[in-house]
Amino acid sequence: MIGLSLLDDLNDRQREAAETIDGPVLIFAGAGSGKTRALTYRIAHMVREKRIAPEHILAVTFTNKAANEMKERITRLIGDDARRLWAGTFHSICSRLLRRYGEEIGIAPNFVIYDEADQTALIKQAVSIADIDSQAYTPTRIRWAISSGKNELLDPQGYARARKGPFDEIVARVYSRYQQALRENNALDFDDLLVKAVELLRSRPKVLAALQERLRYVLVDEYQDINYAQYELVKLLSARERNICVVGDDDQSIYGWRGANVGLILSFQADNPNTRVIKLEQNYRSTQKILDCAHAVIRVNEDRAEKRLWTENGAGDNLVVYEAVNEEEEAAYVAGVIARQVRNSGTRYADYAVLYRANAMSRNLESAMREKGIPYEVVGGMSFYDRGEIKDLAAYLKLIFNLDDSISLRRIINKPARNIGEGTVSRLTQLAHAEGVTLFEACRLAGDESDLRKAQKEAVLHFYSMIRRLHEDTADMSVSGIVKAVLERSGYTDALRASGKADDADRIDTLGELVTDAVKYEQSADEPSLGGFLERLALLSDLDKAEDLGSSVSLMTVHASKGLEFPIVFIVGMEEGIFPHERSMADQFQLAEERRLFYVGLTRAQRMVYMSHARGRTIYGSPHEMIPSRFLKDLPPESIDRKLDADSPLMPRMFGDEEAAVREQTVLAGGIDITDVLRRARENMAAAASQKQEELRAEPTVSEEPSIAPEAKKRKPAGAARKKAARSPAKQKTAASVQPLGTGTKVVHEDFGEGIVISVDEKSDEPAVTVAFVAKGIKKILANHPKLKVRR
DNA sequence: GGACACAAACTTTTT
DNA sequence: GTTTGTGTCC
Repeated sequence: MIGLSLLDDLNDRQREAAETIDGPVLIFAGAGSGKTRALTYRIAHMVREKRIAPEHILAVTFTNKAANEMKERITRLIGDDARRLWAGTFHSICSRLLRRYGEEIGIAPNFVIYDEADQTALIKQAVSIADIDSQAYTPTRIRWAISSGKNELLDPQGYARARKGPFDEIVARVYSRYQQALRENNALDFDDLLVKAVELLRSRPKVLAALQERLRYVLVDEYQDINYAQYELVKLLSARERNICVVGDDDQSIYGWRGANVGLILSFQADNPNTRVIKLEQNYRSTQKILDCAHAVIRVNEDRAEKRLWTENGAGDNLVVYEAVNEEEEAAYVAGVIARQVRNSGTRYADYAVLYRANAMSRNLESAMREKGIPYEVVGGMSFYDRGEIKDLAAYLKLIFNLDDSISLRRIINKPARNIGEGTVSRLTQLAHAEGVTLFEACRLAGDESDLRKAQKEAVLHFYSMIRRLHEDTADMSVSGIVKAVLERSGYTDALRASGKADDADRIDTLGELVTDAVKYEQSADEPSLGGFLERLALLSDLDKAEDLGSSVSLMTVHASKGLEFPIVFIVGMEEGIFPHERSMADQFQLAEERRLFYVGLTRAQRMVYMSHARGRTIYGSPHEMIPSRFLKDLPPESIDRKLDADSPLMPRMFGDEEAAVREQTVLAGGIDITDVLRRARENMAAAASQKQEELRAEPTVSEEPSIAPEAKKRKPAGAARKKAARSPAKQKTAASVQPLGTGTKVVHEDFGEGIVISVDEKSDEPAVTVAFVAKGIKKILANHPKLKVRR
């Protein structure tokens, strides 16, 4: 029987998760615990063994990518039956629901979905109408506030009641106007998809009953990231059968800022009597040392469900914490390690991911990668779908699909330039208001009665009839045909071609990709339609496209890395104010989320993690001194190697050509390992501090601050140095005594004890070495000093 | 009406 | 370092 062999692939816990089908189930799935495996086998088991029709199963995920992956893997297990499953993101499922039943609550089926830019534009208008000082209340901040309200299913009235304060009062007013404007444009924003779906299910029992009849088994992935609106939706859908299975990991909840509520997974058991709780704690991904570090970090958080990952994988290598001079050197280190390893140890570029806290930090890494000729891919951030030309084309399509969409109309009425400027548009807006018609209709009326100049009238009318005709023609055209027609008839491509700029040639290529995208969509969709394609455009992000990472290093935010795994992971910018982020440091709850974010980053790695922090960093163009992240302190010292670069301020500077050579060497070696030295130095710090003054008085050749001394030397006039050199009795002995003292040599000093050479200054008048002493810290000493011996 | 130049403001994470 | 808005000039 297929079922037996199917579940044989699972461990006991996974199997329990797969076999428990009826009633509420809560699965805590730790990072790398084979969650997707358990889930896909669970669904396969339901269909194959339990003879449950696939259309009775709803699987909700957080990203399109997760949904697609699940579908693919289930298809591999049970074949084409998998196509009959309902699987998708919250947003795509709600969108489908609303296209189908939206009219019940007054939503026309050709609604368009507004993205953030559209929302902001609409809010700007609402603000100007409401006569609010837009300086103090930026549209973006208002958008955030409205969105957070919607996440909690607050309508404008509810918002006004629930949130007090001068800002919220303004928000409530704008919110109300904003909703009205959305209605006028026959548009829904991201959050509305959820809000309206809940409204539909709550107010139309027949619709709800029909859906409950169909969707008898509900499965929700990444449940720790659910917000109240999503929670309510799931609750409604699963209320009849109560076959609700949720999977998540509270330790990986990193979207609280977006309304996600970790409390909802932690209270699932209380909400649903007789919940079966299953914990997947065996990790198949990482080494024990990585898990030790991750656990050491996450255990600091309170209010988490107790669990600890374990693995049968080996201990692995120590994780590395690298201290960089600044962000450029940090990036150079990362690129250097990757280049060296790919060259020497048979890894591929695709084995590496570099994670950072904020998208803006990708820049330095990108240039370091380019410098070393490393192929890389930035995942997320400025997406294909965010590019201006794509959004322009999308605006055309949206307008053609839904002629009421004034935001899209405004965007493209003068793209390419048609001599319809701001003045004309505002007159058209007035006209629309006066006549009580849509902006598009106002364009038609412009010819008759407005006080526009003749040239403008003609331009507007021409625009109107072009859109009108495209709208009428869509009925019997394929989606890709419509896209092509828009590009041609709007004159968009022609304008780009005529400009002759290199950027514009690229834009033409980008638009070509969108045509390809449309063709692919036609081939893959069950019932291709313009509406379906627009939905894809609105709900698909770049992350979902990231399939072909075959041969390049992946650069992405830690957030974007959730759910992914890589053999070797770099986490850069481990500094206070960066990670944890400045704006999360004051609030305990947000700080806990930052910590979880770091946990997510660590647990992406299979074999190795390199963390780095810089002593200095340029932020908004001005330099800042940085303090290492507090999270680094929680890592178990025995699983960490600390490294730094030859050019760190801790090191004396080198002069001449050798500087580059030495730095190259240390970078190639992956930095200088000073773990031992630093640890023991810290242990002996108190003793060292009290004795320091004496030592210095007794030993004049030792400089207290080696990082400064060479600088001072550099500034001396050449004559002084020469004089000193001539006087030096050590000169002839230089070569012989310095040679054995290479970087990394272990030495013993009669007074300072054991140490390790961290750099050699041969270009100086008197050859010197900088030694990190276990007990006394870092000192610069003459290379041929009689008290210094090489240790074996 | 549109293009350009400059100044100012502003920076988290995204379905 | 970037994007966004404002002002000026054609």
